[in-house]
Amino acid sequence: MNYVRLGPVRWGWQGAVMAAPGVIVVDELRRLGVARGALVALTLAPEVGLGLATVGGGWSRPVGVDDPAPVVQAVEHELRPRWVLWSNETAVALVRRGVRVATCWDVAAVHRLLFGGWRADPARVWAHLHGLPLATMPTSRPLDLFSQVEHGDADPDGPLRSDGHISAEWVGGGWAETPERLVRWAELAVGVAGLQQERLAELDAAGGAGRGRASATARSESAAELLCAEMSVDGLPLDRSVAEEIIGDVIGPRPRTESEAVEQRGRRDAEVLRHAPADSRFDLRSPGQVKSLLRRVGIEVPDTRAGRLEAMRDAHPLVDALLLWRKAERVATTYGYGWLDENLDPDGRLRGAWSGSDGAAGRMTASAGLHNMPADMRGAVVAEAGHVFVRADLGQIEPRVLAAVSGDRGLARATQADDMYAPVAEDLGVDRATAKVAVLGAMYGQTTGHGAQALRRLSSAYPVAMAYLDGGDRSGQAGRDLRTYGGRLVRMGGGSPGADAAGAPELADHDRDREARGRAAARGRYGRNALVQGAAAELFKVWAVTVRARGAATEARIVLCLHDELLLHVPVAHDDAAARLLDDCLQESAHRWAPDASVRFVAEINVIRRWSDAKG
DNA sequence: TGCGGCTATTG
DNA sequence: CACAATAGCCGCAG
Repeated sequence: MNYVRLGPVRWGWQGAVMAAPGVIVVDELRRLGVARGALVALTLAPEVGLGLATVGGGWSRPVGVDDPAPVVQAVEHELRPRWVLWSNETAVALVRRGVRVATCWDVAAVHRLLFGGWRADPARVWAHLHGLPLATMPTSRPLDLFSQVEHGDADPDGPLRSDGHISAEWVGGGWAETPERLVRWAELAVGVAGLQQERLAELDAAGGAGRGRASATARSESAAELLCAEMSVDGLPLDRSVAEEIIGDVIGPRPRTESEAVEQRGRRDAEVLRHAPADSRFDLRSPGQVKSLLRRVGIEVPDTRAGRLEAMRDAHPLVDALLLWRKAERVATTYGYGWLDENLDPDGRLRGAWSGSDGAAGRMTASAGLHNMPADMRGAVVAEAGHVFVRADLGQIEPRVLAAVSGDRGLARATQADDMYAPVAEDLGVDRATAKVAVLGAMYGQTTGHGAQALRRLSSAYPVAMAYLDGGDRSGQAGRDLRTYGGRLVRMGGGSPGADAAGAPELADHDRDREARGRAAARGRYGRNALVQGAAAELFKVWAVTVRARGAATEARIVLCLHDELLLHVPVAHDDAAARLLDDCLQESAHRWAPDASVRFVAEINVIRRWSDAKG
């Protein structure tokens, strides 16, 4: 492949083309044949400049710019290419500068799809695509004396070592040192994107269940990274005074000094300890000591989890006090004033880092409590003036996804119902609650308890779906890697839960065997569930990025993604349009994702002022 | 100081 | 108390 370099493009360069650098770059790219959807790699470094590269022939001349944002914006507006980015860090940098692009090719996100795991730095991506040993891959650690002398550089100033790896100096930040290097780094990115596309095409062509969609998944996963960048920058509207009221109700007013904080803590502790023997000194934050404390009042428990203590509420007043204490302690330590100070910005937006996929099945993740905010706190998530939230959540996404990816006709038929557990219950000849537990148990890998016999009925009613799950289970147990419907590699070989961990030497043989079986079973459950959870995440992201694209025109902004739920922040005037948009996009996405159309997906949609107003 | 265990929150 | 995640604190090893 022949890569075009465009640039170097510098900040503050006082040349003749200063007047309209964006126009110059657009003309240049157009001359090179770049049109809508063509790959154009972009690298950015503050204070240094930006590098651009595309696929084709010929060379461009240097262009000078003060600020990269207008250049990218101009190219985006005129040509709308598919921007090749090493990772979503570049997307975040762009969004921070006010530039939102429509599409991209996120090299790191595609790497995670192709090769599994989470780490996707350029050195690793390069090594995988070129079949280079990971053992000799440069680390991101600071250079030591040895790594420099061991491998000579093919080109002393270039990005590649003589052994084919990217040089440690370049991955360690050297790529951003000069405008020339930024361009070279962009060339490398566009080349990597080309290699990734070849791998994806091979997967697409391989056929068979779950192997035909990898290229499409790469594009939706890339767009999801853009969405993540935007959510990270935009934040979630959160009303500070409402939040402080909610916190205050649980732990009292904000302590003004450290000693006040200690005093508050002491009061909370005393409220529990007054039920204990007078001389006792127990640390309630230590599970071991809590167990001892409970023993002192005559309660023996294997662990002190809330569910366990719930059953002991009547045994001693201390239990109730302890459960209350736990609630308050959670607020004080995790979702209290400190959480607000840390994550809620002066503009009333709660900001955390969003990631397009975790390292396992590929669900989105978020920090700052955006994905696990206590239900009580949702009352503080209030739409800003002139805005409302339009919220949608997918109903029963996992069993519906299972029907789609397995191709089970009977289960697909059940998805025609708004509540698919009703027809499933009929098919199995059990009540709805039993049917639901059985289906969830099958997807999570439960083999014991009440669900066990309903499980056998499931196998005869939906043999294709159950065989699909069993296949995932067997692969997991055997340590064989899996691919989801959308083509994501789920690593089962190493690093997954319980993959190795030799049994403790002091255990007897039969205990070790039992542990080994337990670990294998856990891997089986993991593999079984990853197929469903991963495919559900893929569909969800297709939906989310479709809403993102279609909603841009009406200023409908996605402010939260929650596995099966989307929260849009929209101007009041557009609430109906946004509600329609969410459903239209779901139908469109489902059709593109699973063209067979025998599986129905449903969403519950409502327009609300605050998140807690959602029913459900 | 780093890491596994325990606990809680969410889907 | 199945599957996944983030997050805080304790206890222990180094």
